[in-house]
Amino acid sequence: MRIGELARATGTSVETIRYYEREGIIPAADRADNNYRDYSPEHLATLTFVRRARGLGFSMAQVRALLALSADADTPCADVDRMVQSQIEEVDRRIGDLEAMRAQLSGMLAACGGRRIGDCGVVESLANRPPAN
Amino acid sequence: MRIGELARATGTSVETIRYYEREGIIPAADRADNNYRDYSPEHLATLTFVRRARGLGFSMAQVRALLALSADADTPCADVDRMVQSQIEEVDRRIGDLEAMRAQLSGMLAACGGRRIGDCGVVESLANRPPAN
DNA sequence: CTTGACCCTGTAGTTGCTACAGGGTGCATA
DNA sequence: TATGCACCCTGTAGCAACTACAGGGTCAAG
Repeated sequence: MRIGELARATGTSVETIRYYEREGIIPAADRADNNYRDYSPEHLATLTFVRRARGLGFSMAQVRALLALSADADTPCADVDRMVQSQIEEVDRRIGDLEAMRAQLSGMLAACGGRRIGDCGVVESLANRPPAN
Repeated sequence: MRIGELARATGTSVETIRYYEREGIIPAADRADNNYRDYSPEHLATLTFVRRARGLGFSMAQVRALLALSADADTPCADVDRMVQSQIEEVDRRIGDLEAMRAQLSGMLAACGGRRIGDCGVVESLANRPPAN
């Protein structure tokens, strides 16, 4: 299949696919006579894997590691589980950060009591309040 | 005050402060005879504002807008409230995305049933499962 | 024979910093 | 007096993970 088809099949842009190839995260495609890239079902599977892992928040480096682990059926599950577990922790951390931000932002709206910012706490809450902890 | 003091006072790195000045998000400091930057309390207030807004997830462009609004005491509160409200929505969107990721990741761990990935669903769940919706 | 949808390479831009390299300043101590 | 040290300066390059061209080739349909 050609790069455009692969792009549509995986919800990836053509330029991102070429970028992944340059980065070596997916293997280089074969080339047809006209120099167009020609992808196999294995490429499709690899790219699907990459996109899903990226969508779960794994970095490119982590995706590389996951691909390496997944290449060998004898890889102990624990190796992958550890990466998944620490990604869950990272996600939880980010959720916590965002919830703290959300609370601060809601507090700003609550501080708004006037018609003009000169009469109202909304801007002061940014300028003067101690860092949220 | 000198740049290092300002940095400590605001929890910002010296290079970030210089970066903000280059970007025009904080006004350029006066210079002492030795060409060292010399900051006023107004600089401190502005930088505090900037850091807090950045910490709430506002982009540099949004921080610029907030600074412009906050410069005039007659700015209607509603103008700022709108930005805060849409930032809350953005944060909620991100929290939702992260929670979906978290659920997928937990599902991967649950799919793990073997000792080697060849016997266990943890990797297949990345390669074959349809996109999470 | 031209239009249009594809494909190619290569390079530069994005966001918000961070990290040098290579140099100057100014005070305290040996 | 020398020298160390913490601090400051400018300028440029790097990071992640793409995204967006510019400038060109390919190929089937009308």
